[in-house]
Amino acid sequence: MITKLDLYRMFHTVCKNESFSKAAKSLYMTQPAISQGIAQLEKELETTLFYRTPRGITLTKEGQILYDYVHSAIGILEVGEEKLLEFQNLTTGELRIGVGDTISRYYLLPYLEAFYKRYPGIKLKILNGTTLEIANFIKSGEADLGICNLPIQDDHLQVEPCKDVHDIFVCGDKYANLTKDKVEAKFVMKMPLIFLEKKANSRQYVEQYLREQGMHISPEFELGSHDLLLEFAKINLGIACVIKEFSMDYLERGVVREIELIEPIPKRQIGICSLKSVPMSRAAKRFVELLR
Amino acid sequence: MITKLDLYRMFHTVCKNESFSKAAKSLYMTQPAISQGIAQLEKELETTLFYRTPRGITLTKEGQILYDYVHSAIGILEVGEEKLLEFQNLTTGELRIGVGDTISRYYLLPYLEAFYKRYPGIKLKILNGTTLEIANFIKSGEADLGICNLPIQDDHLQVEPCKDVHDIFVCGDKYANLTKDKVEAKFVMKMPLIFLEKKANSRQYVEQYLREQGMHISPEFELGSHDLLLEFAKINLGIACVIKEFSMDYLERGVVREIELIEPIPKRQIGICSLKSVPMSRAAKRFVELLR
DNA sequence: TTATCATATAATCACCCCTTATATCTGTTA
DNA sequence: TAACAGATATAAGGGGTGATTATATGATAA
Repeated sequence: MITKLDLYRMFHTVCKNESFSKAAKSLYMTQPAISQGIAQLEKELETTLFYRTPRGITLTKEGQILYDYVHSAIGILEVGEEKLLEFQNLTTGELRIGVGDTISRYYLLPYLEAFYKRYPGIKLKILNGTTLEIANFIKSGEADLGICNLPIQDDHLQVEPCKDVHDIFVCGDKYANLTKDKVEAKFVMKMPLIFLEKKANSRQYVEQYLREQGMHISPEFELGSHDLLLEFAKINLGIACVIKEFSMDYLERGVVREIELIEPIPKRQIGICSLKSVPMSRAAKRFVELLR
Repeated sequence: MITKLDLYRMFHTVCKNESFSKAAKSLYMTQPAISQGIAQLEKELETTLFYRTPRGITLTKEGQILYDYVHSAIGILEVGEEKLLEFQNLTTGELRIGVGDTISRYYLLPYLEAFYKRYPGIKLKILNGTTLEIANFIKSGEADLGICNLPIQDDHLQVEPCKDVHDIFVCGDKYANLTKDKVEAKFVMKMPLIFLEKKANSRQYVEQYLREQGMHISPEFELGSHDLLLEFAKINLGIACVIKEFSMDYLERGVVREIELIEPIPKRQIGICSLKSVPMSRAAKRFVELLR
C-alpha cells in the first residue's frame, strides 16, 4: 500500500479533468503541486500513469487500470460519509430499548409514538425483560437504553429516575365501602386479590414489601397485563393491585376506586439506565430528552 | 469529502487493531499521533467514531458504519495496486500489433511464439492491414505497434527499421537454365509469372518498381499466401516473385532456385512503427527488444 | 498503595508540500 | 516568422501540519 492516500484523490481528480492544470483549479491548488504529486505517486507505484505532451496528458494503460479501482474506492468513501451523515441526522439507524416490564409499556407508548413520528428512519426495537435482564441487555450491547424499575445496583450502569409510580389497590362498586376511609393493609389482604403473574417486577416489589410487613398474599387471579387487572376489578372479581399513574383513566371515570391504605406501599421509581462507560447514541439521547 | 484521505487509512488500522497504541506501532508512529489523527477525523466528520476508556477503545455505531465503507475502499485500492503490479510484470495485459501484410507473418511468427511463451498472461492481438491502415490503427490507438513495409511518411509516427528484405524471382527445375547467369528482368517478365494478389503490399512495391523501369506484368497466377508462391514455383507452374529472406528454407533445400537479375529489385525494409508522442507500453517495449 | 496500561493534552520541531518563478515544448495566430 | 497561448516540468524557499517527546489522567490489577 502506498504511503499517502491523498495522492489517490489527486490522481482521481486529474483523471476526471484530463488535465493537471484543471485538476489544480478544482482542488484549489497550483499546477506544479499536481505535477509533483502525480510524479510522487508514479514513483511510489513504479509506473507511469500519464503520457505528458505539451498539449496535455493522456492516461497510460496502467493509469486506466488504476483509475477504475481508485474511482470505485473514492465512490465508496463518499457513500460512507453520506451514510454517516444520514445516521447523524437520525434519518437512519436504530434504537433498542429494554423495557422493564409490561407495565412500562403504558408509560412508554406515547413517547415511542412521538419519537417514531419525529424520526421515521430510526427502527425501534423493544426488548422485554426483568430489571436484571434489561441490565444485561445493556451491558452486552443488545440494548442502547433501558426503562425499568428502580432501584438498580450495577456499577457499570448509570441510572436516571424519570417517573414516580405508586402501587395501589383498587376495586369496583361491590367493595365501595373499603374506599370511604383509609384501611389497614392487613384487612385488604384477606379480600380476593387480583395481581400480575408472579414473575412480574411490580408484583415482586409489592409482594416483598408486604412480606417485610409480615403479610403474605395468595391472589385469586394472576393476570398477564395491567389492563386486565383493572377490568377484573371493575367487574367486582376482587381487589386489584395496580399502578396509580397508569390507572388514572379508570379512576377518573369512576369505574374503579382506590382503596387507600393506612400504610401505603412506598412509591417506586421508573428510571432510564444506560452504560456508564459509553456515551449514548444520538438516537438514544434524543429519546431520553423526549422523556424529560 | 474529507480533506485528508490518509486519516481513513489511520482509522482503518485503528479499527483492525482495536487500539490506538497498537495501530501506532503498526503504522510506525507514536500513540499521540493516532490520538490526534482520529480526533481530527472525528472533527471533520462531526461525529464520534470511538468510545475511549482507560481500558481501550470501542467503535461507536457511527464508527461501525464508516468502517464497513472504509474497509471496502481500502481493499479496492489494494487490489488496484496489485493489478497494476501484475500488469507491470507483464503477467497481464494485451499487446496489439498491426502487421504489414501477410508476408510479415513469416517473419513475425517465431517472435510472437517466443513472446507468448515468455509472457503467457499477455493477450496478443494481430491486426492485418496495409501500411496505411496500420498507420491509422496506431494513430487511433487500435494498435500499440506496427510491423510494416517501409517507407512510411507520417509525422506522428516514429519508425525503426528492423529487417532488410529482398524481392527475388525463383523457379523450379524446369527453368533451371535461367539460374546459371544473371538475366535481364525484361526477359523474366515474359515467362509465366506467379505473384501475390494485386492488393498485397509486396506485389505493389515490385510492380511499381518494374513500372518505373518500363515493364508491365500480367501474372498467370495470383495467390493469397507466400507459401503458395513457392509451392507453385516448385512444381514448375512459373516464375514466382518471393521474398528471399522468407524463402531460405526452400532455397537451401534446392527445391526452388533464385533467378538473379542484372538489375535486382532494390531491397526493402520492414520497420517497427509506433506513436511519436506517446511512449510504448511495457509489453510493446519488450516485444521490440525481442525483435532486435 | 503502587505499577501498569490505555488514551489525552501540551509544546516543540522538522519535514513535507505547496507556492512562486521560470523553463520548455507545441500549436495557433497575426 | 515571430509572438502568443496553453500545457507541463523544474528549482527554490517558506509556512504549516503532523509527528515526537513529555506529561497528565483514569482504571485496573497486584
